[in-house]
Amino acid sequence: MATGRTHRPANRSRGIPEATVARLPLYLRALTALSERSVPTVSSEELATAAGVNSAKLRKDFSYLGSYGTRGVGYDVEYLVYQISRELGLTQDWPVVIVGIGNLGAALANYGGFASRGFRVASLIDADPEMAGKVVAGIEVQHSDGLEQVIEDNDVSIGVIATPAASAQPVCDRLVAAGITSILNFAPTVLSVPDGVDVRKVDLSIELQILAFHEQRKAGELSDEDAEELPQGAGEVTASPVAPPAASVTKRGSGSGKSPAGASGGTSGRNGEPGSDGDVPAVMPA
Amino acid sequence: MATGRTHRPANRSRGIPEATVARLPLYLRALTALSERSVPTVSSEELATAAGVNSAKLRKDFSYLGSYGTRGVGYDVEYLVYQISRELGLTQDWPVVIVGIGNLGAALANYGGFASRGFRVASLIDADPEMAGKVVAGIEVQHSDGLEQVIEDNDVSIGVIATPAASAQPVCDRLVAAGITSILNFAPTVLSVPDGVDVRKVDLSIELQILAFHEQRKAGELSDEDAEELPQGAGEVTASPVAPPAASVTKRGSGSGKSPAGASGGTSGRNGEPGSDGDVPAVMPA
DNA sequence: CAATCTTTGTGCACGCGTTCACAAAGACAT
DNA sequence: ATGTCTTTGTGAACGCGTGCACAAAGATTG
Repeated sequence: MATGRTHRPANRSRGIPEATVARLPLYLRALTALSERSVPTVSSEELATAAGVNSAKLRKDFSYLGSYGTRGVGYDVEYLVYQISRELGLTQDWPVVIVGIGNLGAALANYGGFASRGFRVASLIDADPEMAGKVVAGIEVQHSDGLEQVIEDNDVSIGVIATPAASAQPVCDRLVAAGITSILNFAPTVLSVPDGVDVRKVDLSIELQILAFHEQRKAGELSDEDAEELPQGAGEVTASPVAPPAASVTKRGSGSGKSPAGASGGTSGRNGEPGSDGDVPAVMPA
Repeated sequence: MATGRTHRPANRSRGIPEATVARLPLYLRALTALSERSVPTVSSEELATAAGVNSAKLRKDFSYLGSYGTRGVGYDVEYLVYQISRELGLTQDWPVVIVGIGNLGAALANYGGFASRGFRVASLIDADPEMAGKVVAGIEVQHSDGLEQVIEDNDVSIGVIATPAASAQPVCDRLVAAGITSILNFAPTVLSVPDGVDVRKVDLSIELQILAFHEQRKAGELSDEDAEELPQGAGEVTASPVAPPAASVTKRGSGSGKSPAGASGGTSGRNGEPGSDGDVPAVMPA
């Protein structure tokens, strides 16, 4: 799943909990599928299964929207599709700009799930003059210079950042200055934005790292409960069973277990640019 | 089944909360950046700012890993980088396979953040025979036929699904059968997997929809608190202020407000395949 | 019209995650 | 060695989200 949601100190907009909002698109997708199969009604149980959630949770979620079900029968699919769409604001047209047309930007531009949900790609923007004029997903890529103009002309309020990490904040600043109030950030950086601007972050690398954590745990459990485990450090929560933090120790990593792949004390030295950290999509392949 | 702590389908591995795990990559990134700038130590306050979180939260998170800080000074950057890397399992090599080399798959293959975190792309798989042999990100794309072999040969335990929605579940099944135990799913589908297999989902469209929700709310708040709003339904939580669910009504959506952009009762009719719903990356552009 | 059956909507309790606030720990100065 | 100052580590309180379990509501049948 994706991370994100920056500002919004007190969510609870006007009743609908944030967690519920995050699930509405899930329900909507399941409902749309049912709609296409011309299924007239669904029970909370069926729909919950289709959406991969608990039926009680689903009912409670819907209860925040209002009572749109019929007891003894279930929910009217078409009606519910409309209600959720409206609640999410998908019954109106949302022009979006995508900045950074690398591999990822191109993937996003081609993503069918956008158009079918009311999102319209108003413009593709790239800083590389070489990219300008090229057609991606049927849309001509524009140079960054025209960013502000495009946003104004199309009344764009949602921006997608798919640039390298280094460019993300500057791009973000320009977007905000131009009037963008919602940003979907794919660059591996923490964006700082003024109040009133929503930022959601999707980080490809983070998800993998979380998987790796669980994977490692699974591997450790299956083999031996806690055999000769190198100092794992996860045993007790109170004291530190590993090694006392003897301050200024530097090259600690290389002495332990396997070969540090490149994440421990050595990510530097690979990338030329300092601070580039986890890089990014980069440019187009061809 | 009730054998102490063996199975642990839920989170709570052995102390580290799931929420904390999800933030560790964030800290790691910030720390890596500091490391590259040769900063020796950081306070929880500084690091928290860099990672975009609360300092108290950060300290508590670290406390689950052990006491790696020095009071009055802060945390040793290099040491902490190593500890977090080890905790996440990034000190070892994680071969991954990416299935579905469309725009998104290509973007993932090129994503620098993987390699620099110990993830190694063992193979790129695509079902399209046309793709086989093409080189993406320096790796030759293989046809799906070789999927099982690749997984076995490289001892792959993590798979990334970037296929169209329709193919996701079949691919998932094959991955699981071949021994994959962690899956990162980019296809807009709910995958069903046996116990013991972790699935994380990244949904590009859902994030945008969540943004749209907040964007809509902002727009509604700024203009008029609750002026002539079409039946919004979000006002009261108890009763349904919209329209009573008069059971078997079908084409309810089209009669109400503005022109449904395409999400309500009209997503069908566009895609040829039934049930395709929010489509997917599709194939390579060039 | 009454009885039965299905499914919703929700009150309630529980657990996780977040945040506050402070004592303990150590660095540093004198 | 003692005192001061900084920053960690964590106990405790609070709030949100989840899931249970059940009463209410309506369909349906006889």
